[in-house]
Amino acid sequence: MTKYKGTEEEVEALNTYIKLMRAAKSVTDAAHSHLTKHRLTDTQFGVLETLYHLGGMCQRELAEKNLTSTANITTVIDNLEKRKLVERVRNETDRRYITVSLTESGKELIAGIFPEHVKFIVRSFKALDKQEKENLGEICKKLGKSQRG
Amino acid sequence: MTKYKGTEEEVEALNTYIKLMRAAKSVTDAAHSHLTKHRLTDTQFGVLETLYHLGGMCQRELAEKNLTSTANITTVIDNLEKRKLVERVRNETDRRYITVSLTESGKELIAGIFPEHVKFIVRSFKALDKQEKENLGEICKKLGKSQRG
DNA sequence: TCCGAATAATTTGATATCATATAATACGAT
DNA sequence: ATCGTATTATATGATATCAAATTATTCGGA
Repeated sequence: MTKYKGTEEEVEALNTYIKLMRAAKSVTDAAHSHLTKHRLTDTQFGVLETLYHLGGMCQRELAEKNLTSTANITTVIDNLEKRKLVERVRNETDRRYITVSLTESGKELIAGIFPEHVKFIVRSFKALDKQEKENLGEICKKLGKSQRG
Repeated sequence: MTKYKGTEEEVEALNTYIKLMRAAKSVTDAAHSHLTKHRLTDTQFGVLETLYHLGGMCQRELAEKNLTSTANITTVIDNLEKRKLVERVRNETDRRYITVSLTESGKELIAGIFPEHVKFIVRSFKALDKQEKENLGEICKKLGKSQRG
């Protein structure tokens, strides 16, 4: 019931935190909306995009690039595989690895969706001028890096 | 397999987007880690915090303040109620509403955790100076607002 | 007064996500 | 050569989250 009374630094950090979270969420939601039409979740889209731009790779690598766990990637790939958008090939040299890659229809799907996705992102950032985007990017990069230090 | 070739504006937007997402995620993860100790998820914590600082309110309002749906709030409250951290009281004037509020033990829990949470947030933003935090906040606010226009 | 629109909460079914545990495989040091 | 450790993927159980439909209730206009 009582408003939080903190030091100046605490209040600054909390306020910045809240704004960062809300901005990230509203941009995600906007970008997300058009994926629904193709029955794709954000992570499914992320995986397809990664495979599209970087080619086939193992699940651990997909997990890293998409900021999620290998456990999660397993189910995401399961679902994409059911729809025949990706395929798994066991690596014969080191059988621990599975190379995941796009099928033809997966390639077609992502090739069709990606430009649309870009348009949504561009539109999301329309309110910011070049300088603001640059600032935002710089500060976010610094912030992100500092978490692992 | 081919790197995306876009206009300057597209590349700027995509790069900023990626950095924003990564920063948001790494800050969330850091803040999240200490909640696990108390068996609280981010949204559960958010709900407790909202109730702690603003007092009891209905589920729709909780959903709005925590950027989620009423369907989701239902299950979150279900789980908090099982642990007797919150309680539901049907509004007798308008029986569509339920007022959710903290129990004594819920109050104790959040009172104990919140200062710790603040410390984590402050630490997360340590790498940024006052000016950078201000900039980040401003730009995020502008960005967030622009999504609903 | 009554009927239809609006609102609050819930349910359902699907997927995501995490933590934890486990299985299979590879590899390095002794 | 083998034993222990590291690595990759999977399984499991719990919760989050959404979309869409449903229920209960209120309220305003005909």
